[in-house]
Amino acid sequence: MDKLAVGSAEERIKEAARKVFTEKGYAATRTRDIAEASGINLALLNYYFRSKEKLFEIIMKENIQLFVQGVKEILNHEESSLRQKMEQLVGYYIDMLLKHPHVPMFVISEMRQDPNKFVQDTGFKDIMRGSVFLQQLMALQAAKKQQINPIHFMINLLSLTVFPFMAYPMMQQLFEMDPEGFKTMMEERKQLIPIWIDSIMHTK
Amino acid sequence: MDKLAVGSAEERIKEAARKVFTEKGYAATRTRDIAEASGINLALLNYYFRSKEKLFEIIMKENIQLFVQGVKEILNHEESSLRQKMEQLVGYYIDMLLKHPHVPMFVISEMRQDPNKFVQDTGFKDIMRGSVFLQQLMALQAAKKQQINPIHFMINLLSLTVFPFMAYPMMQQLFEMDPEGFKTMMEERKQLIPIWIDSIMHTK
DNA sequence: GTCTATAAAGTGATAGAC
DNA sequence: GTCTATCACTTTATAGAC
Repeated sequence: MDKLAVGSAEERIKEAARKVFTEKGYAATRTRDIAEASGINLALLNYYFRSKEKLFEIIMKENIQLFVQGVKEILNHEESSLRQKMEQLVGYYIDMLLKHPHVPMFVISEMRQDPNKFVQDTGFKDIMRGSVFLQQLMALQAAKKQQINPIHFMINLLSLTVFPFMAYPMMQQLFEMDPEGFKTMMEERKQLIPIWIDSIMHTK
Repeated sequence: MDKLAVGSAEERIKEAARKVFTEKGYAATRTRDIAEASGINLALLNYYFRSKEKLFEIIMKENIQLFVQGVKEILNHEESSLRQKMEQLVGYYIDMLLKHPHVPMFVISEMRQDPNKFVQDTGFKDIMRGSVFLQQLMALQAAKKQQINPIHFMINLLSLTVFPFMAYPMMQQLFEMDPEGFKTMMEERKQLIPIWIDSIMHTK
C-alpha cells in the first residue's frame, strides 16, 4: 500500500469531510475537495456515503453532539453548587472549542440556512429541562427574589463563552490578536466568566 | 412600464443582492436568485456589476459599514461618561441589528471564509485607537487599579450584544422563542447589558 | 438598457473496468 | 473496494438581437 494516510478509506473520508464541511460550510464545499483532502477518489465518496447531503448530515449530527456530550453529567450532579456547575460548564466548552473552534459557526450557520436539514432531536432541551442545574437556578431566583431571568442567564453564559470563537477573525482585525494570544485569553476567561456571571446575578 | 418594483434596475439589483447574499452567504447564493428577486434579467446583473464577486464585494463593504457608521461620534463625545457611552453603543447596535439581524453572521462567516475577499480598511481600528472612549476606559483602569483588561471589556460588550442575534436559530430550538419574544428580550438587554458590564468592571 | 440564447466552466453522481 | 472516464445538470458569464 502506498497510502501514507491512516485508517480505512471510509474513516479517512469522514475525517476530511468533517474538516472541510466544518470550515467552509455545505454550499462552499465541493465533494472533490473532500476526496482530495482524504486522498481517495471522488467515486469512492459516493460509494460509501451515497451523496454529499448524506455525508453532510453525519458531520452535522456529530458536530451538534459536541455541544451535548458530557454536559448531562455536569448539569445533574447533586452535590455540586450552581457556581461549581458554571465553572465546569465554561471549562468544558472552552476546552472543547479550543479543539474545534469552527464548530459553533458551522452549526449555527447551517441551522439558519435550512432548519429542515438540521436534526432537531439533539436531546439538549430535554437534558436542560428538569436538570438539577435548572432547579438550582430557579431555587436561587425564588429565594433571593433576584431579577435574573433564566433565559438571560443562559444566553449570557453562552455569549461570553462561545462568541469569542465565532468572532475570532474579527478580533484578529480589531485587536491584532494571534492564535497564541487568543488561547491565552480564553484560558483567562475560563476563570473569569463564572466570576462575572456571579457578579451579574447578584446585581440590583 | 409594467414593472411594479421601484427604483432603477441597478438599485433594485443591489437591494436584492443585499438581501440574498446577507441571508445565504456567497457560496449558497446564485446570481439567478438575485436576478429573480429583483425582477430583472440575469444578463443585466453582469451588465451593471460585471461579476458575482464584484457585486458581493459591494454588499460586503456596505454591511461592514453598518458596524462603523455612527459609532465614531459616540466614542469621541467629550462630555458623556464611559457608562453613558456604553448605553449609547449597546442601544445603537441593538437597534441596528433588529433591523439587520443577519449581518453579523454574514460578515464574520465570509470574513473567515476568505480573509482576502474582505476589505480590511474599515477604519474601525483607527476609530477605536485614540478615542475618548478608550482613554476613559484606560483612565478608569489606572485610577482604580481594576483588573479589567480593555480587550476582555470590548469582547464582553460585543458578546452580550451581538451573539444573541447570531444564535437566534439555536435559541428558537432551546427556549422555544418566537420573533416577538426575541425582540422583547433584546429591548430588555438594551437596559441590562450596561448594568451588567458595570457590575463586572467593579468586581474583585 | 434590456432581453433571449448560448457558450464555457463547474459540480454531483454513476457506469464499468480492474 | 477502488479507480478512470463520463454523463447530466447547474451556474456564471457573454454574444448579439432589439
